Formats: sequence, structure tokens, C-alpha cells
Amino acid sequence: MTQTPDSSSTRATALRGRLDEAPIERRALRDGVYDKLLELLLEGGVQPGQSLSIDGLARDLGVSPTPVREAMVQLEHTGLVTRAALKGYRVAPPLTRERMAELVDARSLLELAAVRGAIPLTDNGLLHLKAAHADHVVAAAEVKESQSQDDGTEWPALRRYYDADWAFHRTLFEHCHNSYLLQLAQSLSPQVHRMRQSAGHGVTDVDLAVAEHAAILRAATTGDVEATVEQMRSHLEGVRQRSLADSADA
Amino acid sequence: MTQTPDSSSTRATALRGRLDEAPIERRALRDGVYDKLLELLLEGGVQPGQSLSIDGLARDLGVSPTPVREAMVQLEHTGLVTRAALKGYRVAPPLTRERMAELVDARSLLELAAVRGAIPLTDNGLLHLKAAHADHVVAAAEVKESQSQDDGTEWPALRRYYDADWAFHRTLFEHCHNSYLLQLAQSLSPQVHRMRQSAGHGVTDVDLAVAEHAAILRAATTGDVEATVEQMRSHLEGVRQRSLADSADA
DNA sequence: CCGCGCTGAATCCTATAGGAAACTCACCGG
DNA sequence: CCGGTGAGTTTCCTATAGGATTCAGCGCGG
Repeated sequence: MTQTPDSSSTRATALRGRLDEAPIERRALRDGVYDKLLELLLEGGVQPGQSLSIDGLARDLGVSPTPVREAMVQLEHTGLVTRAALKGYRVAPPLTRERMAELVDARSLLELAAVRGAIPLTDNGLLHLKAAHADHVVAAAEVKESQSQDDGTEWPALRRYYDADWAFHRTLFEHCHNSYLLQLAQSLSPQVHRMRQSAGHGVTDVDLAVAEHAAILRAATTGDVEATVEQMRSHLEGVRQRSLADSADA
Repeated sequence: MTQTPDSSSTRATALRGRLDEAPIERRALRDGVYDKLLELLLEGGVQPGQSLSIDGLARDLGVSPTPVREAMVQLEHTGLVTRAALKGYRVAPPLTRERMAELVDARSLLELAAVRGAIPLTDNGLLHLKAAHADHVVAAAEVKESQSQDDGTEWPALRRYYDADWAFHRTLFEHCHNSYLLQLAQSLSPQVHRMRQSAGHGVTDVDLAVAEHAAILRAATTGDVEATVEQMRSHLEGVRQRSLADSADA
């Protein structure tokens, strides 16, 4: 059975405590296509400048061009692909050092504002942040394990690590009492992911990031706004350094 | 650079001075549909919550559903419409007072950062800002004239005024040496337009806005960063007051 | 040797058609 | 009186087809 009619509202309120976090999500084909293409672009399996044929992608994915077209409109907004009218879509050119610096600046602006709005955290917010950090630690361990094997299959672990990292930051945005900050940060997040992908960094960065996140979490626990801001600033400065360290601006 | 055909570079450079501002823009149908729908939503000709039927809009616009669908994906990202899978699109609910305050806060964060990055302006930037301000003054006069007639046709003038107002602010973003700030501000701008539309304000606000813009321009001319920041802060505080003054949070 | 025009295939863009799901509303049993 | 059920209609979602445009390759004239 595909759908849950859920006509009995009385029972719904009774279960509200259990399924408030899982709104049954019906997905059209275009959402799945979007996820697939996003994964492809973030993994770096396509060269910048390469053309992305609508019909070709539709054939490869086994769907018709219409949902692919919709997904491309969505991707166009992330900045990962560029569109030329009547000429199709192409993978966006790689980020230059200058653009990377701008990206980190813009992100810092949003993140520091989010911290100022989120601290002191509510009890619920603190729980979420702790959970996100714990997941980040686990993902970091998995990355280190997969990299020790070095069998070429480290991408899934890396992807999971990136998601956990972003989830930690996103938690702060979700509790900063300004929904637009979250929206803005999310619109920047694909570019941030791409930046990290282009500058393949080593295991040491993972440890540093985890340590800095831990410092942020400690400061957030105390409820000291300025201390948390300072830890976040330090973390973002680290991110900046590590990102710009090795960037072969093609 | 990837592939700039640019075969006739000699002639291109000869004409560079004349057509650098007018890149011939080929538009597909979906771009025109997007503009039409954006106009419709910003004008307020549709009630919040009203369903926007793909087929119906396609019939009304005299096109097929496919370009309408693409335009809706684009609109969905602006927050002016909401989408439920397998249920279609609806006009987004109106902004509550709280959301308006959040919006002004987020906008202020970006605008103040832009001023800090843009001042002191380059000669070119200063020229652009002056031109934008002059256009804003003209548009303001047109609004006052059209409102004195009060024949129900004030919308075109108001729309033009909004565009000129936003162009002034956008100029600062364009010269702040951070392309992502401009991108973020542009993603917020539809909501800002909608906010102004929902809170129908009078002629007096136009004069105030023009005066505050003039103050910003004067400070920017001197090249004093902090003075310009202060004028922008004052302006945005005025915007906040006027926006929240009359808001019938439905 | 270089620029120019032509031809063909590939691709984009739009229109149309059909299957599937959701909403409306009358009907009926309790 | 109220909740459940079923057909009918509307709408969304996807697939397919056709016209329009771009791009690559080739031959020709200057």
C-alpha cells in the first residue's frame, strides 16, 4: 500500500510525539533524479565544463527528459551547473582561490550570526547539537578506517562524513531563531561541499575538525555567547586555511 | 579558461566599449513564463493558499505545461509558492510579523557586510551608485504622481519604484567584492518585495526612503566606511519600523 | 593557407497523450 | 446525526513525438 490516508486526526495527535520527525514524504521522480545528479556532481565524477545532455541523462537514468529537466532547474540554482538557453547545461567551472575565499567569508558571516542567535541553546537544541556531534565523531572514525584500507571505496564514507559535518553546523542554524539564515546557509552548502571535494584533504583535517567542533560544543554547553562565537570563528579560520592550502586553480 | 571561442578578438575589443553591458540574451519560453508568474505573485493578484494548477496556467498563458513546470520549480525556490508532491503548487502563506522581523534581520546582516566590503567604492562603482540613486528619485516622483491620480493604475509605477529601490541596494552588493553576498541577497529579494506588497504603505515612505538613500550615497561618496555603515543601519531600521508598523498578520 | 557556406547528426525546446493519484460529493449503514 | 464508501472528475506526473536550433565536419573559393 502506497499511501496512508490518515483520516483519523484524533489518533494523529495521539501519535504526534512519535512521528513528528518523520512526515511521510511522498517523492516524485524528479526528487530522485535530483539526488542522483547531486551525488554525481559532488563525487566529482564529471569534469567541469562537460555538457550534461538532457536526453542522455534521461536514457542513463531510465526516465523521460521531463523530470530530468526539472531537476536541472533545481541544480542550476545551486551553482553546480550552468545553463545557456538553447545550448543546454554544463558542469560549472571549478572554484578559483578567490571565489573560495569569498565563499568562506560569506559562510562565516552566516555562521557567526547563527551562533549569536542560537546561544544560549534551548535544552532541545543542546541535545540535537550533542547528537550531531556524536554522529560526526562516528563518521570521522569511519573515514579514517576506510582510508586505511585504501581500496578506492572511500567515497561513501567521505560523503557520510561531509553530511555529518554539515549537520552539526545546520543544527546551529536551525536553532538561531531565524529561518532565513538556515535557508541562506543551505543555498551555500552545495558550493561548500564542492569546494571540499576539489581540495582533497587528508586524515589530519578530520581530526582537527572534530576537535574544533568539540570545542564549539563545549562553549555552547556553557551558554557563553562570545566564547562560542570565538570558537566558531577559530574553526572557520581553520577551514579557510585548510581549504586554501592546496587549491590547484586550474 | 575552458573554451572562449573569441575568434575575432580584434573586432570584439573594438566594440567592447559599446556592447559590454548588453550581452544578447536568448530566452527560452520558460524564462518568459517565470517573469509572468513572478509579476502575478508580486502584484498580489492571487490569494495566499490558492492552488496554482499547472494545466490551468498553461492554458491561460497559451503554452504547454512543460515550461510552466520548469518555471514553478524556479518559483518554488524563491519561497513565493509551496509544493506538495502529487498535490501541486500553492501560493505561499503570507509572512507573519515574526517572519518579517527575521527577514529584515537577515537582510541587514547581508547589507551591512556588503557596505563594509564595498566602501570605499571604486570610481566606476560610485558612478553606478549615483545613477541608481538618480533613477530611484525619478521612480519615486512617478509613484507620487500616479498616486495623486488615484485611478487604480498605480501598480506599474510602484513596481518600477521597487525595482529602482532594489537596484540601488544591489549596486552595493555588486561592488562588495564577494559574489556570494549578491547571490544570497538576490535569493532574499523576492520575499522582500512580497513583504512590501503585503504592507501597503503610503507616499510618505517613499520620501523617507529617498532621503535615506541620499544619506547613504553622501557617506559612500566620502569613502568613510563606518559612516556609510551607520547610514545603512539607520535606513534598514527605518525599513523595519515601516514594515512592521501595519501588518495584519492573518 | 585561411575564411566561408553547406550538410548532417545530435540536442534542445515545446507540444500532445495517457496512466495514476487526489479531491468532490452523493450515498448508505450504524 | 455521523463516519465510511464508491464513482466521477480534475489534476498531477511521466512518456513520447515533432519542430527548431546548434555544432561538427567537409569542400570550395580567394
